[in-house]
Amino acid sequence: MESKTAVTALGALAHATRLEIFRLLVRAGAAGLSVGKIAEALVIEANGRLSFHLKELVAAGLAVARQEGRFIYYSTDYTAMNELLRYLTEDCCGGQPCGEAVDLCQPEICP
Amino acid sequence: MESKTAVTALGALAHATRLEIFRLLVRAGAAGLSVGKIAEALVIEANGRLSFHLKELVAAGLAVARQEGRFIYYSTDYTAMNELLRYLTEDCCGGQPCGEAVDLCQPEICP
DNA sequence: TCCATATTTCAATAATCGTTGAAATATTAT
DNA sequence: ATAATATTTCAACGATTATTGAAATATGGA
Repeated sequence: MESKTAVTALGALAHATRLEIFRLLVRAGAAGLSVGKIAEALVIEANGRLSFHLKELVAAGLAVARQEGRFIYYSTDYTAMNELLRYLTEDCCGGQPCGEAVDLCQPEICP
Repeated sequence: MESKTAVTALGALAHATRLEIFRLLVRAGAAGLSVGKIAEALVIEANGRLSFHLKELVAAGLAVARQEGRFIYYSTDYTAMNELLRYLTEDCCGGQPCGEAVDLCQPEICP
């Protein structure tokens, strides 16, 4: 992962609303949630601002959007998430055995 | 961890220089590095800006500073780092078994 | 004490980011 | 086609964050 990519992703997460959206999507799993459901869960309005925040998460590579009927479902890009976490912790303590940067979330093995 | 704390930490990391400082400190382990060594490793100047960035990392709780003689050593707060990573991945996939938010770095068990 | 090294503080300016509200687009049902 | 629901786009303004350079502080050695 490039530094610039990580900075963009971290910048996207460094915002109260976007961070909670991200965490909500992480919890939601691979199926994701529609914009309306996201707004409902976070008790905010499904307006232009939410739309903008979701776009930021997608632009940062942390989420993906897919259209289904008249709904748009957003979901976490778990690969990107794990890459970011690995980038942050890479070669921890000079590579000494003190914990490993495992994949924190592997939705492919979810039931 | 509170949302606000996480936003502050992520904001501190969402900057190219600070992110590389953080990663350098993660690699350096609990002993940390002096400001001069950090500047040397990243090929930047040990000036007011570096000082500012280091202060930001400390203010965000991601690093700690300790004075030793005329040097100031900065090191990662691994507990804060792990808390942040856990906050980001909490209850992944609705809590289904798909990877666990283990401590990524445990400097207390480093040689 | 005086000097060199190490690091920080401060103020001004430039750049980026966030919010608001209204209008626009897209999809589905009647 | 019309209406209803779902979501996005845009522009203007205000707020926050970054950079620069110079001066200030602190520590240890000669």
